[in-house]
This record gives sequence, structure tokens and C-alpha cells, in this order.
Amino acid sequence: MATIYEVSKLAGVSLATVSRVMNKNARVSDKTKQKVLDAMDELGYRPNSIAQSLASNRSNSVGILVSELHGPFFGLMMSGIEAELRAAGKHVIITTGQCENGNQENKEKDGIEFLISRNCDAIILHVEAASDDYLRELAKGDIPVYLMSRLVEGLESQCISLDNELGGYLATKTLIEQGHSQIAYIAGPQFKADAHARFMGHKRALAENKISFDENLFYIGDFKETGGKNGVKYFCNNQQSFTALVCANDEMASGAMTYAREHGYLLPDDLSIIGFDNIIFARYIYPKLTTIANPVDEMGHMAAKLVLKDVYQQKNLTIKHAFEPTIVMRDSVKALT
Amino acid sequence: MATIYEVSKLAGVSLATVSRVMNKNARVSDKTKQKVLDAMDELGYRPNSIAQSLASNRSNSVGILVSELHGPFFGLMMSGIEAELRAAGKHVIITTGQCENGNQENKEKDGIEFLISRNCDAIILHVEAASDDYLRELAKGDIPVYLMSRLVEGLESQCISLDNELGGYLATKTLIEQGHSQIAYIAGPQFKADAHARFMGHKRALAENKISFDENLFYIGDFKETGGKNGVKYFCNNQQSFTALVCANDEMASGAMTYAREHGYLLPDDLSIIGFDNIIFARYIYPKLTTIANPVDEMGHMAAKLVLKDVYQQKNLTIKHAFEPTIVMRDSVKALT
DNA sequence: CTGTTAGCGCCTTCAA
DNA sequence: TTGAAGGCGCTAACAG
Repeated sequence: MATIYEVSKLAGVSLATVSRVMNKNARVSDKTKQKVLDAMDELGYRPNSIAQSLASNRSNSVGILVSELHGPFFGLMMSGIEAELRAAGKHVIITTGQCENGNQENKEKDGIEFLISRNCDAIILHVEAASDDYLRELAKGDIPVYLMSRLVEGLESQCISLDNELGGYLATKTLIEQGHSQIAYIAGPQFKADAHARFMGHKRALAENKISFDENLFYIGDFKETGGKNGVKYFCNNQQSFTALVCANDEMASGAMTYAREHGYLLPDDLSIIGFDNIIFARYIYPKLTTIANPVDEMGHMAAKLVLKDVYQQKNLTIKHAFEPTIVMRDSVKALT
Repeated sequence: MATIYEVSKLAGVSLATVSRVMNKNARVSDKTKQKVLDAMDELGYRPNSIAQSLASNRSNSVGILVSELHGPFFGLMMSGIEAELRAAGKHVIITTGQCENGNQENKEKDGIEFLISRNCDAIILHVEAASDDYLRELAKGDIPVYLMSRLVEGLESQCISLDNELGGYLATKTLIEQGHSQIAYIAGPQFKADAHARFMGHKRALAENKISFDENLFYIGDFKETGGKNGVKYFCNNQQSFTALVCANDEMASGAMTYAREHGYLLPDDLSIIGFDNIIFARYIYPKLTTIANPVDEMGHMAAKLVLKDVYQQKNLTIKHAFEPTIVMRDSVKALT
């Protein structure tokens, strides 16, 4: 591999000049610039990004931490981030804070440590277990921290978040508008801020419509298919009567559907179900799932733009920190007549 | 940030000694080692991975190229790779050769170029459009290349592949065993090697059972939901009679189901459908999809192990290059009586 | 077992 | 506009 030194020799100029034409930041006469370009070409020169990083104290990499790599949700998010960053010549180091068993909070911290040790110029986190305090502390460190799908007090300008409360509200309101009043709710783990906010939205919609919240129609699931199944099972076993169900994410909605159908419910006639996230598969499910759209891909792009603007001083970027969910009407909700 | 120099000063030893305790490769007396460790601790020292890379000519990063980041398929693959590599202290740089419009082959090459420019120690590719010749040429370069889900002649030892032909065979054979003989096939783009092999397997199963291949029951889809829909539509419009359908991947199977159901078919009674890949959502679909399992996560782990063994000289790793698909029986296939 | 000494390939003042 | 020279933080011979 040719080095800058060989290029300079071949072009008959100094190292510094070659560096200048590479970085386009200082004026170089057209003539010498051409000589350098030709020399690079002839040698098939490629800058060594590691050496550049060491000298410039910039790695041109941004670290991403997601809870899990598989699953329908994060693909879209990473896709957005990667596309934006790569177009700017930065690369993306991805790791997980995943936790099949054990302490998720520690796994997340491990992941963050790992990214920091990689000398990223910035890190974008989608963490669920890490506390606000920890994140605020982390943000005081040397490396800029950005948060996806989360809003931490004091770190607002580094957050890209979704109004989950509004989403939960919309879901339940939609059901109410369709005539339902016996509405069950399967929540996500309440230590996760978004799961909690969605549930709060549900309660607000109920309250606004003078429907009292019924503890017996509330179940906390795990954001997985199983959670949905267990939730419906729980309601059934307790002989609860309900005509509609909101699930705090689509995977639980899918599980709920499966269980309900296997236990004699005709969908959506006997039970209206609404999900949350609008993952790719929501429309594959039968009946096609009515759900709350979570614009993760757009948010991913925005997080990347935020990094480009803050960390890499890119200009002319408008940042939108707060996103709003919308309802996607499909076939899993039926009006109660 | 403290440097190795400050540590050495505080510990009263030389740079080299500090380096030695970091890299655990040379013997250092316990006493001096402890002094160094203490000094590191006191200073909150963290090695600068970039400087390490420059000096050692090792970036400890491996590049991954996948066709797309979203979608159910690659998540599992990357998850396997990432877990394995991270456990070994290597990091993963992910990029895509994705192509919404335009030339996929060029996008893939761009992605590869990008990874090379990042000084990865190795790259793992999941490419579909790149030709065998191009890959062989690439493999002659300085940076080791590994191929996922693909078997290129001459590069066998760097490939982790699935026997797609066998998978296609299994799918169709399963249907035949259930009494079907009018079996439609919706293929993936035939320039993709795996799509082609799956189709070949289908033909072999037919031939073995003296069922002649019927051009009118063959459709080439796009590996997306739409492909499945269009395929069934095509068969219906042509008034073809068939009792079973194999789709070259699960997404098309899902699309096929949707279209069939919307057009009066009762599933699985009127039409048995079998997919391929066993993506996470296969069991969410209704009826639950019978399909061919593609052990992508396991293959991801294996690809990572291969890199660890070849590139990072890790010992005691057994590599399995060829994987075999298996059938997963669920509810979308019904015996013909 | 430990220290000395060159670099790794590039960027960036500082002078000219 | 260009060149010279000193690092960036660490590794890897080579001595001792």
C-alpha cells in the first residue's frame, strides 16, 4: 500500500502538500494539485484512515448501541442512521446491550464501555435499562452522547424522542371512537420509560371519556409475543369481559391474536386489537394489524444528522428532536355496534 | 486522557513494560505488573485503540456488508456475528449494499470499497449481485474476505453456506408426501445464486416423483411480499389449478397468503403453502407458516469464528462451512386426502 | 525480565 | 503557496 510519502516523492512535492490536497482545506495551486492527484492515481494511493485518525484525533466513527440486533424494530433504526452517516463518510460501529438473562443494565453499560474504548467520535444509544442519572453522568464525559427514543431531562438537545404518551392515548382513543368501552391493556415492562408513557396515554384517554380504569383489564407483558399470549390468557382466566385490547407493541399484539384465535375468538369481530410500533410485519399479520406508527427510520436519520451537525460541524441541518406517532388503520379493529 | 507514557512514569517503568502488561504476551514479573496495574487504575488509563492499530497494523475491526439492515433476515445474522466478535474484543463495522433503485452490483462494490477504506482486518460479505469472478479477484487483495450464504468456487474455505438446493428439495418433497402433485412455485430473482439453487431443488423433487415441471405453475418474484401476491395473482389469472405452493422465502409466502385469502381461498384447506428461511415472523403469520429453517444466526457465529481463527489466530475453533436446512412443520400445509 | 529506540502514516503549526 | 519538523499514542524488535 502506497503511503503519502511515496506520493509526495513521485509528485515532487512535500508531504504537507499532499495532505493539503487530500483534505481540501488549504489552498494549493491547480498545477501542483494536479501533479499530486496524478501521482495518487498512478500509485493507487488510499489514505490510511487509522493514521488519519491518530493524527487528527478523529476516528470518523460513531458508535451505536441497540438493545438487540435481531427483531423487527432496530433494523429500521440502524438503517436510517447508517445511510445518513455513510453518505457523510463516517462509519458506524454497532453493538448491543442485549440481555437474554441477567442484568440488562450492566449489559448496556458494558456495550457503552466497549464503544468508548473504540474511540468513537460520538455514540448513539438506544438504552432501556440505564437510568437517567447514569446517562447524565455519561454525557459529561469526553465523548458526545445521543439518545434515541428517549427523553432525558437536562439532555434534551441530545435526544430524539417519540411522544409515547400521545401514542398510547391515540390507540385507546381510536378504540373508544369505535364504540368500545371495555378496553383491556397489555403493557410493556414499566421500568422502560416508553412503556410507561404509553400506558399513561391509555389512562388519559380513558379518563377523558369518563371510563374508569379497571385493574383487572391491565396486564404487564414483556414486549414479546409471549407477553401478548399471557395477557389474554390472564384476562380470560379471570373471566373479564372486554371487547377491545390495546397492546403496547406489535409483537405482543401478534401473540395476543394467536392466543385469542386459538381460544375461539373470531377476529376482529369478537375482539378488536390495536398494536404499537408498526413494525414491518404488522401488515402481514392476519387480520392486518391496526397500530400506532413509530417513525424509527426517520428518527434514525435525524439522530445521524444531529451527530453530523454537533460533532462534525456540518452546516444547514435542521434538527427535529420530537416526533409524533400516528395511527395506521388496518383491519384488526372493528366498530362496536 | 492519560497516555501510556504517564502510566510508565507513575509506575516507574518503561513504556515497553506497560505495553507488555496490556498485551499479556510477554512475561512481566508480578511485582512490576502490579505497579503498572495500580498506576493505570489511579490514572483511569484507557489504551487508545487507534494508536494501537497504527502501531500494530491491526484495527481489530471486521467489516460486515449486508444487502439490507432492516428486514427480518439480517438481524439474526449480524446478531450472531457481533456477539462472537465482541466477545473476542473485536468490533464490527456494518454497512449495506442496499439498493432501492439502480444497480445493486455497484452499490455492493461501493460498500466493499467503503469497508476497505476503513482498514478492517477482514470483511464478511453477504452479497447477492456481485459476481463470482469479482469476489475471487477481491479475495486476492490484501484484506481477507469471507462470504456468508454463498459458495464460490475457489474460495470454499472462506465461505459459510447453506445447501439451498436441499432446502428447495425438502420443501417440495414435503408437499408431495402430503399428497400434493399440483405444486406451484414462486421463485426469487434467478440471478441470485441461492434463489436459483432453491428452484433447482424443487425441480429435483418433482422429477424424483415423476411429476413433470409445469411452466405455468412457475413465477419469479422479488423476495418481497409483493412477489408472493403477484405470483398467486398470476396463477389465478391463468386459471391454473394447484393445491400447494412453495415460495422461495417467507416474505413472499406471507404475501401469497394474503392475496389468496383475499380472493376466497380458505387456508390451509384450499391451498397449502410452504416458505423458506423461517424468519422470526413465520410463526406470527396465520396460519402459522410451515417453512424451511435457515440457520442464519448459527452461520453468523460460524463466520465470526472463521475470522477469529484465520485472521486473529485464535486456537481450538472448529469450523463448519456447510450448513443444512431443515423443515419446520407448522400449520400452513394440509395433507391432500 | 526490562529498557531503548525506531517507527506506524498522517496532520499541523511554523517559517520561508 | 509550499516545505520542514514535531508529534499523535502505541508496538516491536533489539539490547542489556
